[in-house]
This record gives sequence, C-alpha cells and structure tokens, in this order.
Amino acid sequence: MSRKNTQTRTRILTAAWHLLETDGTVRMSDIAKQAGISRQALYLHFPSRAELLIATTRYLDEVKHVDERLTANRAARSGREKLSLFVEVWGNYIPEIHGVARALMAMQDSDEEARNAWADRMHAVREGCEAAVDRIEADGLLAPGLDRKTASDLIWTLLSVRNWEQLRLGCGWSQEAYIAQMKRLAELTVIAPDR
Amino acid sequence: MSRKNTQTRTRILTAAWHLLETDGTVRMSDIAKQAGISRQALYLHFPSRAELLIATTRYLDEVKHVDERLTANRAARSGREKLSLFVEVWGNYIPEIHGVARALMAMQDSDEEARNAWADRMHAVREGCEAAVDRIEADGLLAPGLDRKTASDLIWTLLSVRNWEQLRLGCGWSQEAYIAQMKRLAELTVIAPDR
DNA sequence: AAGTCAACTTGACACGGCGTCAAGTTTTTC
DNA sequence: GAAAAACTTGACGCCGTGTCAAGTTGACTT
Repeated sequence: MSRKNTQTRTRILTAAWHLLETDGTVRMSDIAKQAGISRQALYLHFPSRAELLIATTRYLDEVKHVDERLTANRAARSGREKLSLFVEVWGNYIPEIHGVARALMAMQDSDEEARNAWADRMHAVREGCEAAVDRIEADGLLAPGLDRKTASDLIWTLLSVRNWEQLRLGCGWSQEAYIAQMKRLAELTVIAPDR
Repeated sequence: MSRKNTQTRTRILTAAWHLLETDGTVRMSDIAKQAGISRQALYLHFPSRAELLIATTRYLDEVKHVDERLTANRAARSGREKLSLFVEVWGNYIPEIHGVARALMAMQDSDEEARNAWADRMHAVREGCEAAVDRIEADGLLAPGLDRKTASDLIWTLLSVRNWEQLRLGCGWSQEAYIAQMKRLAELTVIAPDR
C-alpha cells in the first residue's frame, strides 16, 4: 500500500468529514486549511476532489463499522423483524454520513467516479433490503402482487437519503418519528396484510 | 411588462426546455446556440442562469397547464378517489418536467433563487397532497396515529421527483408500474385499513 | 557530516463556466 | 432618414479545480 504519510492522510480525511458534516459547500482549500496543510498538498494524497470525497466515505464506513451494523440483523427470527431492524440500523446511520453523502450526491452529474462510488454504497443498502425481502417471502408474507425485485426497489427507495433529508430537514421531523414511520411504511409496503 | 422581444424570449425558453429534456448538462452557450443567438444576448433577457431556468419551469407550467391539471381532482367524490387522481396527475406530470427539474435541483446548493423557486413549485404539489389528506380525514378514513401534517409530509415525500427518478430511471420501472405502485402506497400510507 | 529522499510549501498558471463591459452593427419604429 | 431597441463581437474578471516548477524541511542512511 505504501501510503505517503498515513497521519496526514487521516488528518485530511477527518478534516473533510467534519467540514462536510457542518458546512454545505466545502472547497479543497477549506479542507486543506482545516487539515493544516497547503491546498496543493491535498493532491499528493488524492488525485481529485471526487476521490477525496470517496475516500472520506470509505473512511467513515470503516470508522463507524457500517458493514457490521448493516448485517447486525442476521440473527432476526422473522422477515418482519429483519426488515424492522434494517430500517432502524440504516435509518440511524444516514444522519451520521449525511454531510459526505450530500457532497457526493451533488457531484454525481459532473463526475463519473463519484457516481460509481455512490452507486456502490447504495448497492450495499439495496442488498440489505433484498435480504429482508427474501426472508419475508420465505415466511410466505410477501404482499400479493409483489415480486422480490419490486419489493426491494420500493423499500430501497423509501429508505433513500433524499427521503430522509426531506422528512427530517424539510419537514422538521424528529429522528424517532422518521424511524417509526419508515418502519410502519416498510411493513405496509411489502408485507401481506393480516386477514 | 415591456418584454424586450417576446419572440426571442420564447425561442430561448423552448431552446432551454428541449435541451434540458434530452441532455444532462446544459451550459448557457448551448442554449444560446440552440436559440440561434449569441451567448451574451441571453443576458439581455435573463439576468442569470438560475433565472433563466426558473423562467423555463414557469413557461412549462404555463404551456402544459399544470395548475389546471393539479386541481382536476376537484370533482372527486371521495378522499380515496381524490388521492388516487392526484397521484396519477402529478406522477404523470413529473416526466414532462423532469429535465428542467433536474437542472433546478442541481443548483439548489449554490443558488438561493433556484432554491426558492423549486421550493415554491414543490409547495404547490404539497397543497395537492394536503387537499387529498383533508378530504380523507373528513371521510373519517385517516389512518390511526396519523395527523394531517404527518400524512401530507409522507405523501409529498413519496411523490418526490427524486423517488420517480430512482424507480423509473434507476430501477427501470415503466411509468405505468410507477403510477400503480404509488397509488397503492399512497393509500396504504394514509388510509385506515379495512377491518 | 555530507548526502539523499519523502513530505510539504510557495507561487504561478491553464481551463471551463458564469457574468460583465464597451463598441459596433442590424432592425424596427416613427 | 433619424432615433431607439435588439443583437453581435471580442475582451475581461471571478472562482474553483487541477497542474507544474522550484524551493524548504526533517529524518534516515552510511
């Protein structure tokens, strides 16, 4: 791997992280200043703004142990429980990565790498949705008229960062309200109604 | 009013519209070329890119008669029917404005005017949601545990342009499938279940 | 103690888009 | 046929990203 200077690298990444968390628009020069190095030195560690942001998300994922969190619902005893746990875990993860996510989403139009990186992250989320849906189908509880793909698409869309933004930031919801409603909607969406 | 030259103005607006419809990234120079005038002449009609895009959405709204369409569900006999009609009308309007919407959403971070203009458009949609929700409550069918605000927030979020993008473009859904599922979800979300 | 190498600094510059300005030309209007 | 409006051309400033060249600094050899 031979990283230039691991210390500086992580200083940059945490600088980017914290800035993105609070501030809307973050320039390379801002990150450099916060990390205590020159703007040009950033390019000794990352080839472009896009790659720096991508590295920041990976860094966050690592520090915050996303993967473990997202698969923490392995032990769920039912599809319903698995879905509920997944909504809770992912829904509560969103606010922690929202700053970086925002920045990465913003450059999707202009930067192919950013697009791929984000698509990749979202793919991991999608797999969580699929796992829950598969289990629900195995339980024989998949809502009539839905196939697995459609059901996963719906849950995945429901749990998008944009929707979180709109409800929490746009509509002023509390995080608890968000989680509660998402659980309710997710169940309503893919689980066959009692009768 | 005293518009410089109305002909040129609408040439610009239709040029912007058509470009945005097909192409992802559209520069001022592209619009000028398409309209058959010089780039600088655009600024004789619109003070900035943001205002040009805003004017383009207004132009589209006018040409396509959004307002009439969005209120076409006045005659609905029940809240349920009103909601269904609203989902159908708005959901089928999204693809027609998607190009411009995309561009306007993209500059939300950088431009306050664009932000306000978009918020304003979305406010109109929200009113449609509220009207349906109010009617549903009047019918005594609002799902237990939901207040009007929460219900409207949910429907409004469900019907966001971003969600349409994700399902139609990201997941490859047909427009019909999109409409059908949105109707189903909207009802499930806010209407009390049969018993 | 001299030498080397990696990490970093400073200052300059190109590029792409937006927006502006000044000076000229064409078209309309009266 | 003169004045006013609409538009053109060419140049320029601003901003942020990314690049380049020529230093400086400190640590590690030998």
